[in-house]
Amino acid sequence: MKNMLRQHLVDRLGDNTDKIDEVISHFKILRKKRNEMLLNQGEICKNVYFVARGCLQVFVYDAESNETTRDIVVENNWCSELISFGNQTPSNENIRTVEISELYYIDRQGFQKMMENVPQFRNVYQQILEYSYANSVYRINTFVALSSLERIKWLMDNRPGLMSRLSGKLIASYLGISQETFSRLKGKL
Amino acid sequence: MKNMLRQHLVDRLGDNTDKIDEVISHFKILRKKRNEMLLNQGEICKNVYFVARGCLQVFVYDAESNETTRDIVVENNWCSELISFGNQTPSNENIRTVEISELYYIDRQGFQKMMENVPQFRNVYQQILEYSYANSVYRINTFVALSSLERIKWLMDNRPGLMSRLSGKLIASYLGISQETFSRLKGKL
DNA sequence: ATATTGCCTTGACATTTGTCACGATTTCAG
DNA sequence: CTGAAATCGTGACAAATGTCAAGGCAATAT
Repeated sequence: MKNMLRQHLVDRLGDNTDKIDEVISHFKILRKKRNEMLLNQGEICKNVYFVARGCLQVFVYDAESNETTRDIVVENNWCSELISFGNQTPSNENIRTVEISELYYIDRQGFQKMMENVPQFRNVYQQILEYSYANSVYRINTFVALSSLERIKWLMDNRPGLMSRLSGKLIASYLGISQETFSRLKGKL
Repeated sequence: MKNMLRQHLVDRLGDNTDKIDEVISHFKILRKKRNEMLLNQGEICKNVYFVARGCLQVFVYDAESNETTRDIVVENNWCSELISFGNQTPSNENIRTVEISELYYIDRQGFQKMMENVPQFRNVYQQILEYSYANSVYRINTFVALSSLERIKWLMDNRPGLMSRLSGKLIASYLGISQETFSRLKGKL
């Protein structure tokens, strides 16, 4: 399955076998079951993860310790708490698996070495950042502008497959509504 | 007032007069009154703006053409629609002044030249991106996790001065609530 | 200076959403 | 395979928020 990562990098760094091998050599594999924590808030985020298989949830707790989900990351995507990772400050967010997952991760030391030694890797980081940012902007505009029902439609259009793949509870926490409201509104489509 | 920009760059690029002068030479000044558009959705975003004085609003229209504000940018900060600017794709967002403003802007050609010629300028871009991203993440978590009243408190804590400086209408559209609810909840503090 | 425009607040009411409760079904672990 | 736990849909009611309307005040332009 490390081919997933290789292909992902080839698509972005170009087909330069030496460089690709050097980059890949810094990644280690991690296999996880469902509901295993990768990061707890307050900890410093040590790794950047590439999801080869499975699904991760990035979330925070509100005052009543309900979970609210900022991001859902599926295979062939990157996941980290970049702010904590970049500044080595405590994370405000939690990350955990919601499915059996196969991950490849790079730690900060390896990451920095790559940033210095492989100019194209800087571009990969910049792309991760730009992609994450674009995602966030979409999500904010979705939240501020749309009603609950419209958000559900938005999810179906923009992240097809997610609704049938994940629990209603998780989807609802991603949309910022209660499970019950989600269940009811779904029926109206 | 170009000193604002110079100081901002010195703080980030280091005190290298030659480089700073080269970078600054690519910026032009722009003075705007209140309520002037800098970018309309559908257009390609041509510039990155540095706000030396005044205040900008980044917003979208919902289905009923109400404005919903994704970001409010005050002096000593950068503003652009980075996704449109970076990919030269049509913008989903609008930008306009909400106060008399003094801006310095760099166009895409100048920006790219700086990215190639001045390595530290890449770092500035990366910092803008990281900062914008961190901002967005905060905002999403605020939105998903907090009630309207809590969002108002969040705004007072995290962006002090904004509430007294701007109209309730604008603040409400930034918080994703109606003017009336904003007015009522404010009273309960 | 004055007219105009926009802004803020408040009331009344409609709508949306949340909360609690319950039973039916599905999923999961031992 | 089987019991325990989680999930899902639904009803009843409470709470939060939006919408419409109106009046007073402040800012702005001519």
